[in-house]
Amino acid sequence: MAEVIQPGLRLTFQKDERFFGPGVAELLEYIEERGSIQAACAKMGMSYSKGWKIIKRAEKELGFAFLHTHNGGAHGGKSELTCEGKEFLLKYRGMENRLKQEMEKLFSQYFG
Amino acid sequence: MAEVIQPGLRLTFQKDERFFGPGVAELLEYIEERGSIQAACAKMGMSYSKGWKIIKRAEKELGFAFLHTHNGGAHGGKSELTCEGKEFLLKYRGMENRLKQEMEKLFSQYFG
DNA sequence: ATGTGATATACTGATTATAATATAAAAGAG
DNA sequence: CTCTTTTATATTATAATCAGTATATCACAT
Repeated sequence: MAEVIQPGLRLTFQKDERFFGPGVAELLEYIEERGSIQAACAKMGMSYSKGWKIIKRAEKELGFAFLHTHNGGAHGGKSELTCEGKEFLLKYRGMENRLKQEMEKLFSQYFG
Repeated sequence: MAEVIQPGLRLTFQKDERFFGPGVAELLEYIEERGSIQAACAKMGMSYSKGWKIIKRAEKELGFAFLHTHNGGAHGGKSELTCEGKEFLLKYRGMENRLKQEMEKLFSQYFG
């Protein structure tokens, strides 16, 4: 039980709708780690259909694919991040980290 | 129809649970402006019960009151921000603004 | 005294979001 | 070729949110 106030932030991207945030980012990282949408969703306690949908939405809005997917084959299929996907993810995390640092600084400045 | 990607952020505060964010902040500002929880909720298209609950939760977690409320009387009642409430709100908005500036800067730096 | 409109709080119903399920397709391994 | 496991997608069930409703209280104005 956190007994002290803690600041938190959610960085999102939107066009016509919000299509990217910490949830998709985490999911994509797990996909990179495990090579499968299925396994990544399981690890996050998220249903496959939900995971698939939020990735598709992000891809549609961004206009490029996050994943190379293959179905069938030895282990049923696999998914891996595209080059552009990796790059976008890295930039998101980079920006998010810098922003969180700033948040901590500002928090102690305003509320410390 | 926003044809270009736009970053957005939500700054929240939490202890055992999230108790403060842009929603409560906006609501409190409308209360200050209109002198009534009822009117403020209406302006936001939010039910009174919801508005009342999120304010109560924030007050409980923070340990001080946001509002001086009076019921009865000529116009049925009114609510106004406490001194501590105003101060907290100002600090939240101040911090949020600074963070948004930083977000814009980082966004053009990372994605510009 | 009574009417009025807002606070205060609990409860119920509707909406929304999400999980769960179902079905098809795919292709390498045995 | 069939089996396996995942992708792909739609549909259905369930859970979480939230609006709406109900009831009580309050104190000033008429």
